[in-house]
Amino acid sequence: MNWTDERVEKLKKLWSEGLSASQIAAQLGGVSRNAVIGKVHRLNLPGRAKAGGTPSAARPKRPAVATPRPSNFAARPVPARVAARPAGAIVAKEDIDADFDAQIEQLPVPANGNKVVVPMSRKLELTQLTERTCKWPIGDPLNDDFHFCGNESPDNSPYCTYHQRLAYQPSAERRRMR
DNA sequence: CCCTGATTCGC
DNA sequence: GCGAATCAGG
Repeated sequence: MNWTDERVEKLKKLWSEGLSASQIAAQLGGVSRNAVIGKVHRLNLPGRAKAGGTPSAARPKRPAVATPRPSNFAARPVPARVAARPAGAIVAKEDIDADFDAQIEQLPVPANGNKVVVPMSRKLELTQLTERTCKWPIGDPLNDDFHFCGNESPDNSPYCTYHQRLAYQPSAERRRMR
């Protein structure tokens, strides 16, 4: 890949926004994080305050610790086709609701009611996802508390073992539910 | 082991 | 100039 003016500009922008080299490399495409870092140095762009890990300056504030609205539905992922629906658009209920309700019913409801059984999500940003992190979305993408499950997923699976079951429902199992 | 940026050095 | 390999750190 070539460092066109356009790409360099994007690099500068993203770097100044605090994105990591690997993230920038991913967005530019066709380059490694090393390439990005090397370019940054050659451009004499200001490096990160302190090397290693996450620059503390890049994480301005910690959201409130208390979870505002704990519920089983808080963790319900929104399928892309639903999320992409224009506000107010009419959606064919037969198309999506059936599957959804099935999923929701399948969620184990804990005796104490309030906590989702999916133990913990490592509140990962889109930025932190790797080949081995669960990419199950949690929350409303339009909300700033949106994040990903991030738990370890087997081998090359995009989801952890728990979310795998929601993502890939065996056809036999689906038939059983109809 | 996952990640981060920094540096080196052959190309 | 480029970036893989390496280093150093969380």
